[in-house]
Amino acid sequence: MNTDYIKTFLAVYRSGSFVEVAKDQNLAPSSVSRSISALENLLKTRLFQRTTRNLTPTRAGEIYFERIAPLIEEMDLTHQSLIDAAATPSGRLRVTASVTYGQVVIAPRLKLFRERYPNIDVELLLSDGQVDLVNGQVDIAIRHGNLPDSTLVARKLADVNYRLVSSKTYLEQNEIPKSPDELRQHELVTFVYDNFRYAWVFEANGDTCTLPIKPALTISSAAAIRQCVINGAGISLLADWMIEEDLRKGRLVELLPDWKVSGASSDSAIWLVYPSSRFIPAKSKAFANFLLN
Amino acid sequence: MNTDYIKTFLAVYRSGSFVEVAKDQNLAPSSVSRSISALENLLKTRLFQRTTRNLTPTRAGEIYFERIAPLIEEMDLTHQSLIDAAATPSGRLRVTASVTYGQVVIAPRLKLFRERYPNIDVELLLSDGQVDLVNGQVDIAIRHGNLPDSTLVARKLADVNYRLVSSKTYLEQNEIPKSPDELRQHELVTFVYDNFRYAWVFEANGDTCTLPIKPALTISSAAAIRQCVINGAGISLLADWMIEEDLRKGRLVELLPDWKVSGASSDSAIWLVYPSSRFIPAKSKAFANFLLN
DNA sequence: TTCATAATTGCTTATAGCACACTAATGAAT
DNA sequence: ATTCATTAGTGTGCTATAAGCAATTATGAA
Repeated sequence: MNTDYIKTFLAVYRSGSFVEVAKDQNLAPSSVSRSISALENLLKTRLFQRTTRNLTPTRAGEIYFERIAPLIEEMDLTHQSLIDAAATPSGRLRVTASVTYGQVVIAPRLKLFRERYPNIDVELLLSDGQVDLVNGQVDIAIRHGNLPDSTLVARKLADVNYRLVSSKTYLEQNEIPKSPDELRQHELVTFVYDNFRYAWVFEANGDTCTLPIKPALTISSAAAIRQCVINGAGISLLADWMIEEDLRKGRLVELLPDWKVSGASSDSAIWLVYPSSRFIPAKSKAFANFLLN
Repeated sequence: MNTDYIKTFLAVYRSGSFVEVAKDQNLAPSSVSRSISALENLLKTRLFQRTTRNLTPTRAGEIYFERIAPLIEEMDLTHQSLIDAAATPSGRLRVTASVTYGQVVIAPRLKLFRERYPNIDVELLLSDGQVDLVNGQVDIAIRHGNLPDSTLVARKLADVNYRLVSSKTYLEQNEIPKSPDELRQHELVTFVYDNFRYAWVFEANGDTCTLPIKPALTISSAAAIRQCVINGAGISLLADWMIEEDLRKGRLVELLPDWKVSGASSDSAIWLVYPSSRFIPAKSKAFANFLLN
């Protein structure tokens, strides 16, 4: 069943002429004629009694019009409302991110986002485990490291640069390292992941130098590492987004700022991941663009 | 918009599997996939979040289902009820016939028709003028003579034979004619129409004889002619269907029964005419078949 | 009766829909 | 972890459907 047939029926019923409907809808009159005929064949009932000069609905045609017109209208409304909903950003947006990134980067920006898009209710799910994008009813996930899943669509939110940091108090009690090599004599705090726990990579003026490390503390949470370092536990490698404020407020101090430093695999970044490629809801786009600016 | 797409969407929503729906509806799974995709493109909204193992409706899909399912159901009901109405004889049947034929032939049979088809309400419009079949909302017309209208569809209800009749009292006062020729000396009563007023045609054993007549009375109504003849006004030519009962009850007597007699143009009949060719409602068919038996 | 216009029908072309074969993905079982 | 079975998605070719154009028929009005 094609509702276009029904729509031409409704138009013919209202205008009382095949030709007029054909003009209105940019169709050949023959198409209108055939549409009506097709409907009549389907219903096994004549809907209009017609000569070339006269077009009157049959009783069946009247009944059909009465019953079908509101249904078609309601259907169009339903469709249009879905299309509109896809076009204007609104509804509930579920965002997932790691606990730390959520607290440090996302949460502080949510107030401004709400001011800009008051129709989008944000639900922020902070979890360091993998959240299932497909079934978890999540609209956007923020992921660290390299692209996690090939079927999903990702946009790079930011490159991550690591900085060698320590607290003032630690530096007051220890010698300030002047080169990577000198770090060997220091209390090093590191992440448990393989990329970080065995070696750090330093780069400056085209020179690359890999420093095998023997960590004093190995911790699974970046936030905990940060806390330890602030408390003077030693020197660590932390992502720039996490310690920006700490540096500004002097809670942490950057060491060897002339060296670019990273874990063993250096190409880490923050990714913004959508669960499906084709239909990205307007609310998701709005949030993504907001974070990218 | 094709409602088949929506119907496959509904089926997928309910069953939760493309393949199952494909089997149910004898489609290739790829067709189901494409149907859903087409709908999604139309709505610019993803309706299902799917992997090869997992199919869950999105929020939009749920909303769409809630709103569209009752509409589709209602639409199907509407269509089916029209189809059913066309299949089972019921409703109001408007029949038109000449005043005399209606009174004499149709009306006496209506009681039996009602008993057989209690769901058909009959409206019998008796008129000697032409009733417009197309706009007059008439379902069946009964017409005399030759086919009146080429676009309409007609079935022959009965051949009409004419009989030469008179009343007993008239025959007691006059000589009984033994041959057509002897009619010249009688009081002849005739219809105004040209076919009848100038000559009557007699036929027997292959012989044809045209008798020019000089009518004593010329009347425009067959019923009035009949009444006059019953009252002894003379001899006339009347259609068999009109005088059958009169002959049985002796109110009229047939003359020259061995001769087949008619007006100038002999091929008259009673026709049953439908206003349109293609869709003959069940009620009309029922009435037509009833009259033909 | 003629005329102009409306519906219809035949014919041709363009589009859409379908099945088939194949690929990719993924959850479960081993 | 790896294999396996099953399921969604894609490319391709064929067929059915729908659209326009042109010609035909019909009919109400002048």
